[in-house]
Amino acid sequence: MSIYDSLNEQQREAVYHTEGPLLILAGAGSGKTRVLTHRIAYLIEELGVNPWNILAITFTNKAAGEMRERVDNLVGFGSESIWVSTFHSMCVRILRRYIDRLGYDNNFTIYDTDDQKTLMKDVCKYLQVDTKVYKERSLLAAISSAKNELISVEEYALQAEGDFGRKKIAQVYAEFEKQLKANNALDFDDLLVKTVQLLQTQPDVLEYYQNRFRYIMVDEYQDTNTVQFQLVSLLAGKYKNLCVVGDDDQSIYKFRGANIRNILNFEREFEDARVIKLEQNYRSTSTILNAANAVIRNNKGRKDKTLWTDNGEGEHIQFRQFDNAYDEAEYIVSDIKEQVESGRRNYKDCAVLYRTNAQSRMFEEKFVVSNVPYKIVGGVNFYARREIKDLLSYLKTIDNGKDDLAVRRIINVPKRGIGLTTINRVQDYAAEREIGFYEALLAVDLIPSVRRSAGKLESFAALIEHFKAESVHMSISELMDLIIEETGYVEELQADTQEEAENRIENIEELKNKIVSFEESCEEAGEQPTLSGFLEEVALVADIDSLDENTDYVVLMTLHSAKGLEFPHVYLAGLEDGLFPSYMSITADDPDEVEEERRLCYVGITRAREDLTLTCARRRMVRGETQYNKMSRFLKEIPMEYLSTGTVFEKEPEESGKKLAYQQARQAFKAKAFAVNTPPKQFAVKDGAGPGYDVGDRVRHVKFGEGLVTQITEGGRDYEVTVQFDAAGVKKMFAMFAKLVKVD
DNA sequence: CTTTCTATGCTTTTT
DNA sequence: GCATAGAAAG
Repeated sequence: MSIYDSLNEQQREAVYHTEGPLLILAGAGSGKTRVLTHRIAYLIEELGVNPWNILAITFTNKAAGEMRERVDNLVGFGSESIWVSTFHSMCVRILRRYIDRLGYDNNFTIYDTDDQKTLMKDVCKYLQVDTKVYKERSLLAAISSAKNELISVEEYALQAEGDFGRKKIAQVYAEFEKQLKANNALDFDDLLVKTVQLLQTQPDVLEYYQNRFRYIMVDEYQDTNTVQFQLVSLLAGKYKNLCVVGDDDQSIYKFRGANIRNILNFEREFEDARVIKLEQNYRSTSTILNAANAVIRNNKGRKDKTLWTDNGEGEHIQFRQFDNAYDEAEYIVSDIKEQVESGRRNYKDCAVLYRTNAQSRMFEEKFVVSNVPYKIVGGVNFYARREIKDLLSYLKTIDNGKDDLAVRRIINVPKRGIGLTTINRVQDYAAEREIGFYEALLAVDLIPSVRRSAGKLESFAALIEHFKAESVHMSISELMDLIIEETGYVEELQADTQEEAENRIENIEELKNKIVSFEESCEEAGEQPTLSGFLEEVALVADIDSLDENTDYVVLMTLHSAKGLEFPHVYLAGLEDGLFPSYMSITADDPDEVEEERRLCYVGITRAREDLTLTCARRRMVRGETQYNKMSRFLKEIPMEYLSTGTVFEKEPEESGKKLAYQQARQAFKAKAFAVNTPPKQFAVKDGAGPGYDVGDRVRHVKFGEGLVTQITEGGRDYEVTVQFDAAGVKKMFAMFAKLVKVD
């Protein structure tokens, strides 16, 4: 029996079709990751392809790590030389090697959204753009979408001819690019754009990567934008062994430039493309799946397909309407608590999903008072916090003195008595001579206008030079300690009595931990940990990457973050018109906006394996004022037969009124009070068909040695086994190919 | 040059 | 309702 026997017919077809372009239309929960990992295994084991020649692109670092691990479990060895990464980190890797060909230094800095905004402010000031009329945000948005569509500064200017507003944007775009380059910095979009530019202009580089990546796979293809498409086309241009996996129904990143045409027109772009549909869902109960299908059916522009499953009907979908968001959160938290206390679920089996990050706050409060462990994904990025950015700016300055933004950020942090006027004078001097800010600082005695603060500036420059000299023979963590020590950064915080300062110090400790673990993981991989390497990793992590399946906590996140994940019990909160679908999408002229929200709803529903709870509130505080919302139109698209409601479900939406709200509150309250508890459901693994060992048994694995089986879950046609290995730690693997042997 | 007060805008979603 | 940015005062 081979490992491929566990796949269904379509999955197997996708695995065996290795030559030429292939589009896999994979519905939610149809086992696309399994297909991809098996396909890689097949290439290596059966076709003898060198792992080095395989490139797999995923959406997040977490997905990349999981894919590598799963391939590792299948193949056993060689998987470390497969390139599994996100678009962005792949581009950084290529650019670190070759970007000097485009006139940048190879140790360029990556600018995050905050840095972009700061730079944009400078640009607007310099060009005397009225930021009341042209907001930084919208300028950046315009530039970002131009970059995503591969429109250069010159092209943009040409297209803007005759339009005053667009000409202004073109001007800003040009200056913004100029300053980025002067700072030797790239923003997120540039990472992709510059890589495409590099491949287009350097035939030898293109050929090198084309030969290297003979087999390319792209996950979440529905969310690729024009640059990403171009990049993939270039790389696959020679061998055309391109396999893309996607689901047009799960395309939820249009706002980021995702081009749904990339999937709808794949067959046109790549001649002789094979198209395979995966329509069997292995994840959810038929009730959940039917509800999801009923919702998504309302969208017009989609490839026709209907997911089916031979999983059982399962439980009804729970629906509850509450008077306000407070009650909603309380219900969800107490429901989770009840489930866990009854032994039916672990905390980590439950996820709370919502449309906007702002909704997390209420849940957080409730989780804290109820003493339920939780983790919020998203919101303010750890690396975007002030203290972290400050310290990283020191590292950036030491690493790449050309990054003016970083230098200016820290020149007076902690306070050194260097004020804005001084900084501006240095800036003007530097701009005049077209040199960097830091460069100007090194020769401060040549700047006549700042003679009075020259001493302070000089000692700052000397401090940085000192760090630079020390950094040569120091590890990153030692350097960080030195910076904290000599600048007195933490000392200053300690003097602050406010509670906030304590948090800041904790965050700094956390940063130090992250540096140490970066150094450790580099050494494990046999690489020298570099400062640039650390800064780059930090710039490209998403919060979702820190999600850990082994810790028992409830996960809270936005629907966007939840893509690609699954949970036994999903709570979908805030199902109200105006919140989800968002107010913006309802009022937009383009009906496709609501369709995108509907896809988001589809993604949310299909995250659930066994239980789904939908909730909404009549009244909600938004931006300091109370809003009265109708329940979401998406709710009404779910047939009643799948729902179990605690309240009277109103078919006809009525005008909001205080009296009605009050009545509904009463109903909601009654529903809560008299809600019947459904008996715990057994999710049984069929008797006699087990993998030959049980939880608690000791087993042996070819590569990982002996270990203890801690969990067995039924997934699709196979069993997913979790083993605590004596030497290799905890691993999850499929029984079919892990070939575990019971040890007596 | 630093601190404190006031006004403004924001909430869609993220690598 | 909060965070941030800019103005005013010290």
